Amino acid sequence: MNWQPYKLPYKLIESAAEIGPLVESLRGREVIGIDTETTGLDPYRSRLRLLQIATPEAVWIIDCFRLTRADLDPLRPLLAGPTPVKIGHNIKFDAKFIAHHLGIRLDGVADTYLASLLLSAGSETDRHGLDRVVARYLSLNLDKQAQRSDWSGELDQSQLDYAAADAAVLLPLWEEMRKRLEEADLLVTADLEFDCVRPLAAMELAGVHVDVGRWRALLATFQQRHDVVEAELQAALGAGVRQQGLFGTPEPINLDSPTQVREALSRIGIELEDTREWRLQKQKQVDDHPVISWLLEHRTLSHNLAAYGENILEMIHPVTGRLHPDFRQIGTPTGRMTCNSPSLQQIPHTTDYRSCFRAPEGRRLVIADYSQIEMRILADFSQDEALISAFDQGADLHRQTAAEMFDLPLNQVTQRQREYAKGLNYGLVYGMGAEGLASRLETGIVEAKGLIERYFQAYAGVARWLEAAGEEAVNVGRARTASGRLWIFRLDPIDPVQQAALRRVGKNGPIQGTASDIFKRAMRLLDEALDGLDAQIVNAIHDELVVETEESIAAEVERIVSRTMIAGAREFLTRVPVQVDVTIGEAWLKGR
DNA sequence: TAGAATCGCCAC
DNA sequence: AAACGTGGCGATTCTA
Repeated sequence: MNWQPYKLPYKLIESAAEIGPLVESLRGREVIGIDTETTGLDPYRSRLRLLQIATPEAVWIIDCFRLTRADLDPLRPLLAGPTPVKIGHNIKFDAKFIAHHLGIRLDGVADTYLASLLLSAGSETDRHGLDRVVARYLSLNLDKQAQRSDWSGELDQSQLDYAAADAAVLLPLWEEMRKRLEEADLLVTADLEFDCVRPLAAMELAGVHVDVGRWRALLATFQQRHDVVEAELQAALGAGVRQQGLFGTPEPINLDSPTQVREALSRIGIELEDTREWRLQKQKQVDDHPVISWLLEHRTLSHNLAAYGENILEMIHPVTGRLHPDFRQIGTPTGRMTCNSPSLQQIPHTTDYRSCFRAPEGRRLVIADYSQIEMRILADFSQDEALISAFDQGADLHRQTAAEMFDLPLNQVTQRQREYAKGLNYGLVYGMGAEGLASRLETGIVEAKGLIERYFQAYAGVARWLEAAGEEAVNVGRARTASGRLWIFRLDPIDPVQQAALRRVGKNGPIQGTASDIFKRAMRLLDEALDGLDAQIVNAIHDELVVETEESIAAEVERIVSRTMIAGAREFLTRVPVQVDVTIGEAWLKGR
């Protein structure tokens, strides 16, 4: 069946006088559909052409080329306020154009794209474009062909029909999806997500500032060192190669090719299964051949130059002079966000790189992260008295853990015992086994098993919770976070390998997912608290927020960030104290 | 020859 | 199948 909502009357608004009747028609409504058509994808370089507003009776199409910003003022409270609820599909996109071109921070939204992601509960195969979602939930066929048409000129009938249809379908779609969310107990999570659209749109629009000169200088030193190391390696690895060419110069090997590197190593008597870092590290312990060290250094340098090099500078926006990454709000089944173009979530955590991300003149960065949030979630979930008490004592979790494990007073814990405890604290939330722990701590498998046993004796509640979570993943095939976010595991519980994986994600999923619930709640609370201040979230990395602010209010912003992040966590964690570490600085560096 | 698959490594 | 979860991304190599 073909959906023909353009049979609904649509009204083209081309003058300020027509805004009044529109506002009148929207008065008292609970939900409206919102869509925009733009001349491109970049809010800074493309224009907002149409703003469509759908009610059950009609679609209003505002031609933004014919109206001024001021003409739209009567719509401001409707778009920026909590009601009516604005339904959109990937409405962050529209929100960015509305913010930049109309100066209105769209809020009070519900998003059928995010809703679709939540209902799919981690499916990697489901697609979430409006046409696919309409097909899935309304069994209707929606024509998206006009989407990429030229929206900058005189509009034809088919374009207006398309614009109207896209907006009109949102109301019946939301009506259906809302029911599904309710049935699946996902309404709380959905609201949590919808509340994050405003902070995310603002964050992407703001972008981050990079010190280009500093970045280039860093790359130059890397390049120089890279060339030195490259020459050393060619000399060392070329030794066994048959001399080629007229002057007997050896053919250089491509050091970026794992195959060629492995063959070259073999020629000088080093046989390896592959050339991954961990294997090279292992080989280094057996035979500290200088080639291995060179190779390890070369890897880091060439990776840095390729992944965090000139390519990142090319992404600096010509209009703003800043980096504007794309965040996918629900990027993983656990609810974590992902980030690309560039991914600001994987900039190396070294001073040289991070110091290139600086606040502009007269401004400061406030950098805040949760301290061991996943361990705290585990403590709260498991209600383990010893782990909760470890957090209640404050201080050093790993030392506390070691003291519990080895039944020692805190001041008698050795460095090695602390390392063991740390390995366990980090590893067990991922469902690590004895083998993994053994190689991580460079001990034997028997010792590792003993350590795990001691750990679970000290934290018996944790052991029970993890066991039950793994068991439930196998038996039920799904898990939920504190907000109710659902992850349906698509793994076969019969297959031993997949069952082991199932147990691991069953343990880790709810913990990682609750951390993202908390983080998103904090983003929303912070966004609200910063309203009216010259301060803006500019980066978000799983448990860390970076806020750029005017220098003179940095201390105030620091307090606000700390307070709201703790408040976000408080909504989901009751028994465990939450700690947030905050720094004010000129660059993206932690600690004062 | 373009796109998929693989290797390898960065983040939390 | 590297041990241990979630991703992005670049270079090489494979394949339809």
